[in-house]
Amino acid sequence: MATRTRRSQRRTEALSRQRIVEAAVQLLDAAGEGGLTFRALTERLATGPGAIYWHVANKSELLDAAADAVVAAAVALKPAEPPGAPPGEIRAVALGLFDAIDEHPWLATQLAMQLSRSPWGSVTTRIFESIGQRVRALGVPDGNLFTATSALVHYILGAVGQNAANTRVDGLHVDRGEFLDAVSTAWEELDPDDYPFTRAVVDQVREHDDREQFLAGIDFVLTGITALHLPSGQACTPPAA
Amino acid sequence: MATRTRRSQRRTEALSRQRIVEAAVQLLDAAGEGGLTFRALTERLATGPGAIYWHVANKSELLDAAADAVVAAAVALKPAEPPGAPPGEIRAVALGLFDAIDEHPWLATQLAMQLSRSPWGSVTTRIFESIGQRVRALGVPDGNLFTATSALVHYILGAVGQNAANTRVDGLHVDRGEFLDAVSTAWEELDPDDYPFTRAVVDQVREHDDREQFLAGIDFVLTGITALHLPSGQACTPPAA
DNA sequence: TTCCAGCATGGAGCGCTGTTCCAGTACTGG
DNA sequence: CCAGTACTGGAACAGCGCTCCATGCTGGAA
Repeated sequence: MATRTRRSQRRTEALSRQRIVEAAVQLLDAAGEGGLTFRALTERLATGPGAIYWHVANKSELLDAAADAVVAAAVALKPAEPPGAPPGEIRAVALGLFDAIDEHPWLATQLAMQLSRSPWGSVTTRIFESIGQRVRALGVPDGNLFTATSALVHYILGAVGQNAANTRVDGLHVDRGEFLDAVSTAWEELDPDDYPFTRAVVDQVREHDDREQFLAGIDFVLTGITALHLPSGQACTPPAA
Repeated sequence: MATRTRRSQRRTEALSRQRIVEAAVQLLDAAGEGGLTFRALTERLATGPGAIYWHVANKSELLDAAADAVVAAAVALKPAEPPGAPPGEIRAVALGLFDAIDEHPWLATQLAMQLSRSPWGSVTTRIFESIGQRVRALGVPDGNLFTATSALVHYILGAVGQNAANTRVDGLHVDRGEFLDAVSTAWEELDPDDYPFTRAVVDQVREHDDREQFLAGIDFVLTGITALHLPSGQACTPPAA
């Protein structure tokens, strides 16, 4: 459904799926998740709903395409790193996603929703592939590749999903200190009997660095994979069941 | 806003926040995420929108409350296990969530959305606390509790979010074999140049067991935490950067 | 050059949603 | 018994995703 012959010039400037997706991303960036409306889209593209629906099946597909476009750019910006350092590359890919969500806050919710609605959609698969290649380069045996990669991807998606909203609310930048203060304060008012642990670590919330913590989590998973599935790691004892 | 004096009997059966949340959960269970409508809710409760809005601020709060109710039941069903086996308890809590999502498929999307929209809302905090208590019992030093617990929670939320839709689509049960077949087939049609890894592990998709893989991921994180933050684990070398 | 099939467009409008408003009812303290 | 508050539910509103369809535009055949 995409046999497009060359087109010199059309009415104003030929409408295309790509132009629609680009406009969608811009609207999402500008006004947050609620900002993407077919009304707003028609206005921005100076057209009508019918024209858009000719190129895109429905809003869900449009959101998928928007997320896919941003994610594709995020996980692909490897400047041909010298091979041999897969852990570093995995961190780089993950941080690419982390930064993409920082630039496009709506991506967090979108990623999370796509993960649970169509678990093996194009976006997830893209990330899975990018991470998986590096996991294989790590030396993980073939039989464990799927499990190891899945674990990494799950952690990454869970973490980036949360950390996104740490800096923005409804598309507006929020002072990070204020935000963490609010969280800390809320946690300090929790019932000490029900939430002893949360109250105990409340101070660490204010001090922690998102990126550092994100990378620390990746290192946990990588260490686990190394210890449990790499010959050199077999000496380590897994936690007793 | 809840000074409720004793109430003998009202019109039919006093409307209350709890009754509304229960009805919401039932609607979600029965008809999926799209099934929760204020129209449907008013019909089921034989009332009007105004009555519901007196007890609940908006739909978002209602969804939060519904998710919170289900999650609270899921993470709290510890039958006073004998202490001393924190890893097993962590797996139990995580599996509790896993099963809750299997029973209430809408919870996956809801959890994911709440994670990214209000990252430290009541649901997340509840899980964080439940896991955190066990991480502390593991012997992780105080300074690393927040990082370690966050990593675990992020992995768990990422994983359960995805595995939910593995068994159902739009609230209907889907044969697992068929579903995985569809995924495998789709993956086999990917471009070999762009997706060498995904195509290489396509067979493992069909064979893998969700719960096993979920637990394997938890073990990766637990092993990583043990190796990097527990004295006994310091002998292990983390993956080279 | 002329004509036409059909790709592509955009405006009107449908059914549905979350939400608000408010007049009215049930209940309670004085 | 009554005044006042707590609560109810019906009507209505703005906005949403989406469909329908008459119309315009365009590349190829004649």
